[in-house]
Amino acid sequence: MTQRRRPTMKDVAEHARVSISTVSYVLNDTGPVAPERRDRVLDAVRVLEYSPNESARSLKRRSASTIGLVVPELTNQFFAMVAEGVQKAASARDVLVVLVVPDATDQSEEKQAKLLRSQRLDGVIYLSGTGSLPASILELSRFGPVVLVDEQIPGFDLPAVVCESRRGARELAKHVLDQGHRRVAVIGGPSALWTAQQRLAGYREAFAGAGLDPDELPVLVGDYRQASGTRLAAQALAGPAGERPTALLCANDLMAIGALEHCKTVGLRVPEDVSIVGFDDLPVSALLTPRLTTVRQPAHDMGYRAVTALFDLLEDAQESPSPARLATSLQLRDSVAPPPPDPPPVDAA
Amino acid sequence: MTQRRRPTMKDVAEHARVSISTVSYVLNDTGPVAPERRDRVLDAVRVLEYSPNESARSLKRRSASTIGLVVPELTNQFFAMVAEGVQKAASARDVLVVLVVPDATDQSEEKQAKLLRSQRLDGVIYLSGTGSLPASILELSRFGPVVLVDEQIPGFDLPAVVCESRRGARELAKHVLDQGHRRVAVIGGPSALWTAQQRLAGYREAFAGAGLDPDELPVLVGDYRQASGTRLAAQALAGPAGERPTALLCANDLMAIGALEHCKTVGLRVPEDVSIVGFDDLPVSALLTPRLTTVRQPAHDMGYRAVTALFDLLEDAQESPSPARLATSLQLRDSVAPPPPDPPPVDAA
DNA sequence: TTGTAAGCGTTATCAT
DNA sequence: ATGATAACGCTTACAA
Repeated sequence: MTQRRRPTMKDVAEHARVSISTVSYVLNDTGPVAPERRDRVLDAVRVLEYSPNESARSLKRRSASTIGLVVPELTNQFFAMVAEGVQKAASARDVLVVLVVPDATDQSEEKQAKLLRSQRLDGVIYLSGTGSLPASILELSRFGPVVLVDEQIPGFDLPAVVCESRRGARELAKHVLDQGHRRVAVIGGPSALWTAQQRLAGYREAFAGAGLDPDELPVLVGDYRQASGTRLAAQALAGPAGERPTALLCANDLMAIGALEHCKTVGLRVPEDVSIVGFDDLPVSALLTPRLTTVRQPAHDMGYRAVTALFDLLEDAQESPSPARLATSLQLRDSVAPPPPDPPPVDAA
Repeated sequence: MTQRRRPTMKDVAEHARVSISTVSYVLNDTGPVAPERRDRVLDAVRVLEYSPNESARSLKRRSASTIGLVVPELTNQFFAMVAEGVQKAASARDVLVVLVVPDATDQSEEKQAKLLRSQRLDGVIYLSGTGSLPASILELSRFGPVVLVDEQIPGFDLPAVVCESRRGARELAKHVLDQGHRRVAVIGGPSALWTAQQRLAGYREAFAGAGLDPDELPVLVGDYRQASGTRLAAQALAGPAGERPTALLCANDLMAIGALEHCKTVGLRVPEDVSIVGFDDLPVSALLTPRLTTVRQPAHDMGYRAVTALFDLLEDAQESPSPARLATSLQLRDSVAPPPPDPPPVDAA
């Protein structure tokens, strides 16, 4: 723990008995250097354990080799997966990732703004969690690229890496309908969110495709959190067996898990009494009982591709971003079964 | 997306008709400035949308207001929670967090080393996942503080924020023994890991406390991953009902989940046939069936406190770090029950 | 092929 | 109370 002063290029130059610029030439492989002197420099670097001061470099180069990653929370595995993808892609390019997790409680919007503005970041990968664009991000987008992941924000034409949510949702709903379900309810996401809209649209397409009227599909609006899944499942499944839905389309896994929880509490069997599907394919979904039928989103890939797109934008500011619509895949698991036969009607008379 | 040149202090100074130093005085609140001119400066800042170039600041101040966070993976919710805590604490101090997720596949050890060395980081929060200290981190610790979270690395006296793993493990094991279990097996973590050692020690203490011989406690060594839990549970539970363990102490939740999976596969009921406990209290553990009995670790707090400790170290390099042993808490849930009575012996004769 | 020197945008010392 | 000015450590013309 003995704190040492870090050597500078000047130290290296002196040790190697060359000029500072020669050192720079060697380190950046710019400009010709005699092999013998190059070795002297490399030696000095090793001996002194020199490594360049990146602050000085950034200052000179006007680029920080750093990108920002803004995610609403890390404990949501979907975001964690995206974050890993981002970090991998960045690391492959020798770029640092600064992690920002905006906190509703403190004055972090202000802080975040300052941080993003301070030109320590060449660009930002942004996941809102809310569907809206804070002023700070908008401002930033005037100075450098901002790439969205798995969302699109109405009114702002920002580059985005998304996946085929709609198609995935349609296939998932089709699967449910194919099993014979007809009384189906949706537990949707916040209507401001692009993903929520896409998934709902997909469900409705499947309905229409099965010759049903999409407008008869009841939709309860949740907030993508587990608790709202529990609450809305309770609401949706309140009626008697012959009337209540036999299948619940939940717009994400977290809400589906909440719905599962409700069913467990009130003694409804899944999938015998009611089928439940999610969306996201969080790692946990395969561990539950029953295992959740869901749609896998290429979260890691989306993160990775977002970084690719960001650098495309950075490198040639005119070029259009790389293709950015990734495939989803249906994960058929045991939370779906054919609907139970309706119980014989009980005459109240 | 119109790219603008960012204003510098010089621009602000000109706009406000003051000198550059006056601007600096105002912005940093260092040195006296006449109220009227101060306003002019603040105005100019607003009009020009000026924000300081942090690279220049870092260069001058010799500190980057940035810390590094090294975690083995983000999809493990324990690490994700720590990361959130770190980010919160850093944000409260206006410090950036650079995320590093070392990747075994590429030459990332080298990259990571370079990155950490480049004095863009004032210090590092390090979670190894392996129990060992890579050369790059060790080197870094000679230039700036490195704080460990939930581990300690033999041979290196690095500051660490840990929790009472041992106590938690003891209480958990005691609970199992209190239920009447006597044939118990441990599915432990990698023996190089401090946490694995602590937890094992805790189990053994509970054994001794119950008047049993700790040396008779069978220990299978896993790697903290789910698959090893499955594999080792299969191994541990191979014998006939009267001989096999009635309880499995798994050194983390992931392995416990794996064990649960094995039981489901072979038709062993939990907890009727075998009780299973974990360690960590991952969010998912409460969702499983049965809900996993486990020990909660204050992951978020550990992350937060690690940052506190880091800055204590940074601010007065002589002072000892802040207290750093956090409490754990037992989470009693339904994966534990009294052991089944032994079946009557079947005579082979 | 090598070195000199002028910045990059700040901060902080020192005159004024 | 204010303003020149010299660093901070690096890159990069330009000169030699």
